[in-house]
Amino acid sequence: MFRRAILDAAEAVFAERGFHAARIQDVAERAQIAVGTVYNHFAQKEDVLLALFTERMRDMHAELVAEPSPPEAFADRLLHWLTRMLRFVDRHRSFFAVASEHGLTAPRPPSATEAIFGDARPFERIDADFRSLVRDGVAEGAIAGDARLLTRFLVGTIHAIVFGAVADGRARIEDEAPRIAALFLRGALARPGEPPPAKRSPRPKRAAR
Amino acid sequence: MFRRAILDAAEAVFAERGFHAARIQDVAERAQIAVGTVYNHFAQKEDVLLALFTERMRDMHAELVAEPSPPEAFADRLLHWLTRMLRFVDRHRSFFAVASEHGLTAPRPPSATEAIFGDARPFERIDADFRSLVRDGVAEGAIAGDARLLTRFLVGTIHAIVFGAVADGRARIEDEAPRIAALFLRGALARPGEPPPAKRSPRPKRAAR
Amino acid sequence: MFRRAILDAAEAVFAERGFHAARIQDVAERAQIAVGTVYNHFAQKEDVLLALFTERMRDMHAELVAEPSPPEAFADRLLHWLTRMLRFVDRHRSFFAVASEHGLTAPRPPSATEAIFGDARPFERIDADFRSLVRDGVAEGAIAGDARLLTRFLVGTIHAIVFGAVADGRARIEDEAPRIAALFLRGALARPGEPPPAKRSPRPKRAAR
Amino acid sequence: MFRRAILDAAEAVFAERGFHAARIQDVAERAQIAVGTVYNHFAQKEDVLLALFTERMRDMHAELVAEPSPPEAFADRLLHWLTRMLRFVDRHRSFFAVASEHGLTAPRPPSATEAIFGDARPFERIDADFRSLVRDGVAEGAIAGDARLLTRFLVGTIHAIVFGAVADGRARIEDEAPRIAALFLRGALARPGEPPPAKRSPRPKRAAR
DNA sequence: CATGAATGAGATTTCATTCAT
DNA sequence: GATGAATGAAATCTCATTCAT
Repeated sequence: MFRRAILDAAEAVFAERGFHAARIQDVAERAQIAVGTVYNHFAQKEDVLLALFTERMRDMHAELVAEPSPPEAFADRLLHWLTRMLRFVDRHRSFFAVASEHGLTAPRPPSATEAIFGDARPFERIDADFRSLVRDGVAEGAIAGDARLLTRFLVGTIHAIVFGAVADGRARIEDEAPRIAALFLRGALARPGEPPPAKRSPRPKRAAR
Repeated sequence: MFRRAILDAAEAVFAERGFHAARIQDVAERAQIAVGTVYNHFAQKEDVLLALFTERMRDMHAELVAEPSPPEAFADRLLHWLTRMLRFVDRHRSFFAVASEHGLTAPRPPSATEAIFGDARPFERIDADFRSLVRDGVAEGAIAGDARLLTRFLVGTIHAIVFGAVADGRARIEDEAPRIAALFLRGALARPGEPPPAKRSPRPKRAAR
Repeated sequence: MFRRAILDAAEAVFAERGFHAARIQDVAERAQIAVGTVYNHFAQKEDVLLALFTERMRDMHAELVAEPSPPEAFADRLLHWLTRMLRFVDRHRSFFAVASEHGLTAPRPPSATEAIFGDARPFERIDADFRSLVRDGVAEGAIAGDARLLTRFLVGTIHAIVFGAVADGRARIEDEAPRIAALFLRGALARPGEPPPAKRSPRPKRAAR
Repeated sequence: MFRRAILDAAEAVFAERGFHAARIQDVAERAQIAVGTVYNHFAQKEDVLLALFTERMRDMHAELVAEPSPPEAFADRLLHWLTRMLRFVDRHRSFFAVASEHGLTAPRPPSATEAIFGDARPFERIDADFRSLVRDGVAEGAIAGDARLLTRFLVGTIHAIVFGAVADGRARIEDEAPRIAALFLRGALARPGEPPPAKRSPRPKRAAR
């Protein structure tokens, strides 16, 4: 089935060039098929992007709910959840580069979104997953504050650390999960008496600062 | 001088439609000038975006360094700094919508950036400002961890809260400064004994959730 | 294949309007195809001109070498050669109008040529053919002088007579071959004792002047 | 008066880039004036070219008739005439590069000419001068043939030798006059018993061939 | 008259989309 | 379905020309 090949190719090409600058021709070439074939599967360019988002988000959701977090303490569940999520991100780095441009991690102006997605909301379910995780934490008193706000905070933290790690060329993004969890939960404040917080896992080439 | 008008128009149009989808024609119309006039000031479309980034970032930097933070405790300085920054953001909301798409708040793949900016790095200075703030906090022991990581965390937090506020249509973004500072410093963890953290400042129209 | 049709159309349009004044649109219309189709075959307008020159010159060269001149006296070989050449010119009158503007019959300033051809030299081979003919004549003592100069003189003579004939609307350009040969070999000088030189072959419509 | 400066600048720029590729801006810059000033003197770009042709041709004509050829033998008069002409060409090399593109030495398709000149015929008078010279030669029996044809032959010969000399970078074009006269009068034929024809004046750098 | 920024028609070129094979 | 050349609307960019200063 070429549908799969097209979406994989689109993921790579859109990530490299950006959706608008990418040409259907490029996608077809990367998928080693003819342009016409792309149009046998998708009515228009926008639909490729939408399908890409929908499928990847469906997969990610499926993976996250497949093994529901055991009823441990929230901090453990969060870490577990983040690890599984980042493992998925790792396998689809290009995808997240594309998705972050199109509103995965921050709301985009409606006009920009409508032009591409119409009224589809491909990120809605995954967003609900995040919010649900956070809401549970609030409900059981582990974290405190407005769930909506905290969800954004969590997503923002993930966004910043993940893209930072990608830019640094780190190999295993899931290793960032503890750092993300720690920052999300306890912030940056130095806590005397506590063991010194992660100064970033040392990398061979450069000494930790 | 139309240069200013062009950049203002571009800011609005790019924010609405995204850089790639925006046509020079749109920018010209919004600026109430002819297409050719845009090209009297900028050789290519990309240069408009680059100039926009460069100028706004210059202004922002100027505003941040104009009144250096007094030597208070780090938390106070952070709050002060954030407030001034958000005041600027407030006056240039559209700009930040554009800029966040092009790498202001998280690194973008080099291929995507090069295509537009060549080797210009319009966000370098403001990034240094952020890092310098964070580094000071680390140096005086107020916050702990890798400065680079913490800077990303801070920027990510700002990003999340600011765009959330914009999406919610909040009027004064600078009012978010305390929330950002609190999340950045102490994270989301519920701290028994502390007064319950802001459950989001109530807005007249809609009850806080 | 439209490549052929495009080149034929370009030949006509460039001849009529000149290369610079001609629009790709005109070429496409004349070829009865869409503008985009031209760009499926040639990356830029200049490439159409270059391809036109390259192909026609290749054909002309092929035709000239196909039937090598028999080892007669030089004057006979020259006449034979000119006749075949003019026969080709006749079938591609428009082409020669274009080509003479771009350096076929006299060197153009390098700046003008580079802008269009880069470092391609489409006339090089045909020029070599001319020079080789002349050189042979010099070698066997039939004509005397610097081969390079004489080649230019020959080409100049052809140019003058051919375009004169075209402007006069003469039907068969190959009929000019004897006149060209005579002028090239013996010049304009009146030679007492010789039969009076052709006062121009009379045309039905207008009396020779 | 700027009119003169504009025409001089136009001569240079048109020669370098060709008329169509040259921008009025370039002409203005070369003349060290503003674009608007060009339009204070000429209604449109085409008029600059036309004026350039008209004035230079007027000057050339004036120079040729200023000192009428003495009643010597035709060959001497021809040489004298050519020398004066080439001296003028030498002072306006760029001009002749432009003029040859626009029909000075070969008829151009009417549509191409009309687009630029309307119904002006800037080369008419100089053409008449040439024809008159040739006609006299025919009248007194020095040369034989159709005057119109011989005129074209003469012009073609000049064209070929002059542009060849320019391309070779020769310093004094008027030195070519004897060569042109010889070729025009006697052609290329080797004439046993005659002194060997010019094998091209030797140049320091390269040995004569 | 000189100036040069503004204008906008128009040319080149790109690329999503179609469709005959 | 797959193919890929053809299509032509649309975008970028150029530049002759205008006109307020």
